[in-house]
Amino acid sequence: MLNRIDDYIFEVPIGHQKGMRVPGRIFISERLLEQVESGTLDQVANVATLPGIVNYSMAMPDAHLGYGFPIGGVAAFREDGGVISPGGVGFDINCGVRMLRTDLLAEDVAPMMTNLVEDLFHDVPSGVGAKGRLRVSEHELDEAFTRGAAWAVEAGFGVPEDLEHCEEGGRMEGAKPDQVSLKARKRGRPQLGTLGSGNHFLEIQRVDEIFDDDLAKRFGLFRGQITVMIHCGSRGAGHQICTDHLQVLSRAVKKYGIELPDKQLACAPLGTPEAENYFGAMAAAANYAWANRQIISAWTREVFERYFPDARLDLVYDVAHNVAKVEEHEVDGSRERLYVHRKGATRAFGPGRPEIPMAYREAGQPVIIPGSMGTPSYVLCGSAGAMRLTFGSACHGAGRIMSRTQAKKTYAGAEVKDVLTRRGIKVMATHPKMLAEEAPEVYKPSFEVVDVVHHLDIARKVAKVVPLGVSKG
DNA sequence: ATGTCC
Repeated sequence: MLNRIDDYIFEVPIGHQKGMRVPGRIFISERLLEQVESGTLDQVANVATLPGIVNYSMAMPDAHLGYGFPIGGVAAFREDGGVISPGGVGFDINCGVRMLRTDLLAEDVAPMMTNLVEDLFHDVPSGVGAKGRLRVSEHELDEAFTRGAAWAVEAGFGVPEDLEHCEEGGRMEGAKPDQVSLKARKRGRPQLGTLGSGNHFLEIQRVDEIFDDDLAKRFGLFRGQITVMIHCGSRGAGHQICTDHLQVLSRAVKKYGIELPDKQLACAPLGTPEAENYFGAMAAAANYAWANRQIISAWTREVFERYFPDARLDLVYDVAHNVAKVEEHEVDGSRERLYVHRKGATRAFGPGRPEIPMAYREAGQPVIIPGSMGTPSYVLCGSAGAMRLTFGSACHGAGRIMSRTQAKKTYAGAEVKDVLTRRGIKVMATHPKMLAEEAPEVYKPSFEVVDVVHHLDIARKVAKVVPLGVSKG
């Protein structure tokens, strides 16, 4: 059913599904491909039927079943004749990850690890319905929706340099807070500055391995260094925004006479009010998520400064894993403005792109790929292959291989915690069952997906970091 | 991911 194009590129032919406008392309190893469910391949084919799709419906090596679009899906649509779809972004709009580098050595931090994790767990609220330490006003909430991390910095969370080291400067243009429902506002207001649940985490790590000395130096990373990773998204606000606009776009499908193989692909033609309103609301959720990670970073710095008053915690970079953006790409030899949907995929721009901060522009964009609890995370660097093959995109991590329900039956939270403790990893969570659901064994290891994008020169391996202390919902 | 079904 699949055509092999290359060692790591497989094609879903146009015949796979009625109405496909372009083929599908999966960037994956043969070994990983064996583990991809047939439903995921069908979803890649379904996305290929959407109007205005450019080149291919793409999937990254960590692809798995999602709502409409696969998680690990990348799809770009031309401005003229294309569509925008909430399914191509996901419910957790701008779920993303940022990495802070310290000037501390693992051996110096080790004695304080318990204190640090306990304080982080206490000072950064987490859990499903977590409400924050913050009491933002309606006006401040609007500021977060409109100006994201830029507002957070002005409000005293972090420094202006942080913004340079965020995708989009931590603030997406075009946000429309008036397209955020009262319900989404009500959910979002008390949750600003909270971590959330599931695979979201706040982690203290040690740089364990450097793959590329020059790139590591540019990113300010060295072996034995302490880093901090923050993985979270737009909480209930983004979820509600997605839910609200899916309803609107389901009606738009009929109104504009779009034929879909799956209702979950609800979308609207670019330029219509429905499409513009979703885009504006999505941008508001993305900004909320950037503000959220910015606030959490400030509290993380406060905790470290308690024990290491002179420590520096500089932002390496902050990437979005779930977002749709307008970007220029080369299509058939000419530059075109495209709406690039990334769902469980990271932007991975190669050297020279103006979107990359000056400090990294010659090298390429830092690509941050979190591991699951207790497993390594990776830093890569966007490369030329991404611009040629994937509209400047790479994988985002490793997908689950066991359902939450099955995980709870198979593992006991307390035991998972014991095993991690014996491996020298201090873990705190709001509930033991969360630890069972997030046991390291329920996820595919990240290194396999990372190796695929490295081999394709989509993103080059720079560093591997291992967890030392984890705070989870 | 998510007030894990209004």
